[in-house]
Amino acid sequence: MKLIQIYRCFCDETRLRILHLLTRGPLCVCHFQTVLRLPQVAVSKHLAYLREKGLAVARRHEKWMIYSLPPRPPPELDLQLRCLQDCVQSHAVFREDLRRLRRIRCEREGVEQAATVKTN
Amino acid sequence: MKLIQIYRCFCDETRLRILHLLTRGPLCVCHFQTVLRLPQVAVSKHLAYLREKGLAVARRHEKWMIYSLPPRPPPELDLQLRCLQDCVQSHAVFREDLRRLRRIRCEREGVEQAATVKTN
DNA sequence: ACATTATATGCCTGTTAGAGTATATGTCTT
DNA sequence: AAGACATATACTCTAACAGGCATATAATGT
Repeated sequence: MKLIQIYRCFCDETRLRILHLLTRGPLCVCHFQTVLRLPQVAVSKHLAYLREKGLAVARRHEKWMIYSLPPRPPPELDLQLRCLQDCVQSHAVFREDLRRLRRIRCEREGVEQAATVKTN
Repeated sequence: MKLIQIYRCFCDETRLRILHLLTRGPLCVCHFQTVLRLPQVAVSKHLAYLREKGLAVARRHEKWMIYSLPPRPPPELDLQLRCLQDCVQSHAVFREDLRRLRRIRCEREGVEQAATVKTN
């Protein structure tokens, strides 16, 4: 992986937010939409960009496309993502993203519990 | 300083090489030219870009413009530059730049010694 | 004053990329 | 098969930017 490619991916705020979220785990497109509060097409295109450059991988799960960081990312990407984590601490946008991410996770757990209850 | 601005500066190879050299100390434009093996206008324009974004500062010394990293850079930049150092280890271009940089430093010392001898 | 050296800037060109709108594709439900 | 939902892609428009060439500016030496 070329270092420059990584930096090119990092130099857009939306992509930075996406990558930041991905470091917390896989996520589907519609969840990106609600966390980032951006139109579907914007999210989708940036995810495609990251996919093309190898900074994200996608798999389908029923109706949803689940995006995640590549399994065993090259060391450069790993270093950069760690560095991003450090730099991001002081920026409100990213903290708010995490807040909304947590809300989604809670909802989902709720749903899953409900589902479990139903199937029981 | 905006994180995105930093990444935008980092997403061009020439600028990356310039920044990498700057972490080793101040340098004048003509030395960048010989180390990077790039035409004057390319070097000058990328330096201007870095200056505008606050990733480099310039001062004049006689005929020469000496560029350096900003004094007391913000923590984000500092982190990024360290990360760059780490990432760059494996890339030949950057190592060769350092090789040529060392050659220049030697020549310069030679000149300075000669100058000292003369003035004695 | 003039030439030389070091650097910066303006203009032109091709490329890339981001935003928006519309539309296509794929999957699931009924 | 039809409709709803989730996601991707094509198209257009605009702005940023990188490379090349010519030229401007600034300091220095004669």
